[in-house]
Amino acid sequence: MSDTAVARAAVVQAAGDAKADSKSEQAYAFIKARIVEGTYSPGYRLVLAKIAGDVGFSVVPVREAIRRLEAEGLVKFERNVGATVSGIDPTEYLYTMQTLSVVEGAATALSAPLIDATAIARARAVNEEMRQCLEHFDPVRFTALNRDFHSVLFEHCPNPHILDLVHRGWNRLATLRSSTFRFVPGRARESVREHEELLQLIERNADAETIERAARRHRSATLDAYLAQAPGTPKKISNSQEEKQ
Amino acid sequence: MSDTAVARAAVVQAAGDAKADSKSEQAYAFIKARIVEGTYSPGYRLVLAKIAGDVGFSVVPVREAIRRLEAEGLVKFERNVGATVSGIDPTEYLYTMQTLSVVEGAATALSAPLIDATAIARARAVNEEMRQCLEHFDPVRFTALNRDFHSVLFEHCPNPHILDLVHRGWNRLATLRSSTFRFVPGRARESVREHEELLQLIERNADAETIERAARRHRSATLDAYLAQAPGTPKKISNSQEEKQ
DNA sequence: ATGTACGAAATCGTATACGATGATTATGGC
DNA sequence: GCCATAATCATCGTATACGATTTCGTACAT
Repeated sequence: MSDTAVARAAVVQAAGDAKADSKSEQAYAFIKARIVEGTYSPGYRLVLAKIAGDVGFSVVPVREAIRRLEAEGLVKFERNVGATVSGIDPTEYLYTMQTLSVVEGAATALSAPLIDATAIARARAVNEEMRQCLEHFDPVRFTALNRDFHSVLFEHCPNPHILDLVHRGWNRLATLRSSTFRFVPGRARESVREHEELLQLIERNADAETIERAARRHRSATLDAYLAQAPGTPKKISNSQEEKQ
Repeated sequence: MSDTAVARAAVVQAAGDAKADSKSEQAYAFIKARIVEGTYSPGYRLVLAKIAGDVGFSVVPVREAIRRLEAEGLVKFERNVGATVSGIDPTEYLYTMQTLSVVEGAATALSAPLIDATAIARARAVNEEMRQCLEHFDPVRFTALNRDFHSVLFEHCPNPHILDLVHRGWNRLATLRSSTFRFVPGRARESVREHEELLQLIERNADAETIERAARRHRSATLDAYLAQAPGTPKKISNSQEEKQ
């Protein structure tokens, strides 16, 4: 019940942000926010009528919102059955990370020439804070900062299609939250170091291919770390590019 | 009116293919097929009520179908105004080609180790036919064969997410059909040659990075050829990777 | 005790209806 | 004759209602 109140508040706020979005848009933002933030965790059953009641709309806009979320991979929808927040199994994790390594690498390379010194300084500050999170064992904040860091790197990507794909990948990963996938021991520390390397490449105006390779490897290394320590590793398809050279 | 008959027939067929798809699914397949095949050409106004009449359903499933097509970029949807088949302007073309160069390159590289000799032979036959199309000036067939050729190269991609992105890109390009974008003079001939080179790399089990680079360059070269001869070139963002080396 | 069949409840899928919004055309004033 | 403004129309946005499908529980037979 207080759930409902919170829901409405969120909707009102969302509506305020973007003038007069359609209800379907509001429902979309509402549900998506809850999935990404974790209120609706993987496996959560999204019953149309219930959510419709929560947001105060009828089922039609809610249904449309859910279908959109399905297209983005955040929700799994089964005909005549219903929708659930899509968990991510090891295979899905692999697919998502691999895809992200490709599109994020490209986005970062395309962004690089457009990143100014201020942004670099900002990213470096974020990375420094991440390093401190490591020492204070604050994985939640670490994760949030990690997204901030990479946002700086790819947010200037001049190709909106690619940028959109990157955001989708991050959102999908966000549903993991603190699951077993994240935080492979030792990987976080390496990650911070690689961030600094990336920043230096960008500062030096390294060529696009070098930056792309570094950015891609940064991500696929996380995937590889997971695969190395995973118990039932799924079929090996992670022939990550840079491994071979 | 005969239009309606054709429409119904298509729907019936689609329904037969996949048991009992939902109407929304059928509407989706119906509209998508017409866009890709060119019956609904770019700029075509998709009026909900009209299409609903054509397929024999009410507007609700049709609306849902159109929103899905919008998510894939085949349709442009404007709130309270309506939907039109999304043409592709030079900027969109650039975005799409660039994105496709990235994901297709990755898909081809991931597929390569899984392509057997039979498939290679098939692709080579297709490419040979393309060469003949060049001499007989049959651009329509050339385009169709081109998709066939590349399908062989990336269809074994073990990552369904990436594969899906590739298909979306091709579908978007399909809406161009015989527009000014396609068939930059001389490019087709080069294209056939590059196809053969790609096949040889795959036969030789070249490493993933080499194949990815070749596949990506194959596409970005087409983009570059267009940009070189285009009148009002959009903002230059095509720093295609391999250009620099 | 277990498996099967039937029935009830929950939930989705679609149709229809009406209100809201943006485009278009007509009209009046300048 | 042209521009501004108001009325009209086309079209979408959403609510409500009902039918279709699936799932779950229960009873019965083996």
